[in-house]
Amino acid sequence: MLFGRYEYALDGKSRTNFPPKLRSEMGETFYITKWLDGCIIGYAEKEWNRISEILKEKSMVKTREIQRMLYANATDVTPDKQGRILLPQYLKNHAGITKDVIIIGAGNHVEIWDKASYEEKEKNMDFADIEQAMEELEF
Amino acid sequence: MLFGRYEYALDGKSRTNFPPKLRSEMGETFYITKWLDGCIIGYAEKEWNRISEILKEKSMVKTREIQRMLYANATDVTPDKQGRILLPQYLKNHAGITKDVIIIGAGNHVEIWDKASYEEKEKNMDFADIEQAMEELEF
DNA sequence: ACAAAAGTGGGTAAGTGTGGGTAAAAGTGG
DNA sequence: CCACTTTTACCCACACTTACCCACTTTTGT
Repeated sequence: MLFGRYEYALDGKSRTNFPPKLRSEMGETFYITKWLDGCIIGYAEKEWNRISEILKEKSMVKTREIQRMLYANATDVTPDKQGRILLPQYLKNHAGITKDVIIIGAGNHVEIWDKASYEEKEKNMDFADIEQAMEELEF
Repeated sequence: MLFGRYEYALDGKSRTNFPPKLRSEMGETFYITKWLDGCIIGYAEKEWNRISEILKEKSMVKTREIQRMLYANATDVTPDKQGRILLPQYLKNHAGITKDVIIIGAGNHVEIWDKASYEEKEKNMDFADIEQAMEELEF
């Protein structure tokens, strides 16, 4: 189970650290791609394959847009010996990342955020909405 | 699985690079042809044959238009030693390619776009639609 | 307080992207 | 069918980016 919140800064070569506590569960190489809410999502290989299987079974026409978003923006990353990863430019643009980064574990995936965007999101988080969603799920 | 997004520029001889990460999966020679949404689609030989088989089984009347679009505009391409391919003029016209090119991997195929067209498409991509589609797929 | 782990900086070699020369192939007109 | 022009294929070159490795400082855990 992936969890926790970690803060890093891009270094001069535009690399960002990846949380040691999440590395073993993410495996040596994992996949990152665009996600909703202006963040980057990361899946371990196994989880990525599971999603691919789901999409493969569905109609091409229906999933075309989803596939394009997920696959077209995906890249595989392998942390270096110090555990850093390099984010491609288009993903940094998508997430608005310039320097400070927040990486969170969120169950079956990780999310990579620009620090300011995340804090903004956090500030606007509506507990009432969450409560309602939980109620609907009979949580 | 083909994935990733890659940006190149046509050089003076109108060649474009083809992403190293996609080359092995596409094979030495692959097929490109016209596709919907104003882009060029590329299939590895195996996938191309699979699609041909599917079309062969279907009624000629129904698939006539599809076949015409796919086959008439198809060409086989072989990256040179540096991994570049040459796009025929009619496909460049179809996709509106003049200089900057974006190549994406999208599961079972690749797509070749004019950079500006792609970014326009990307900008108009409605995340709400995607979210809904994903929900329907119980994603 | 000490040792281990984590975070950051940076050098070097390999890989990637682009330009261009020359030879082969294809297209065109007589 | 041949000569000429244009296009394409193949090779060499080089700048730039990325991957890999080593080093040092800071933080964490005991």
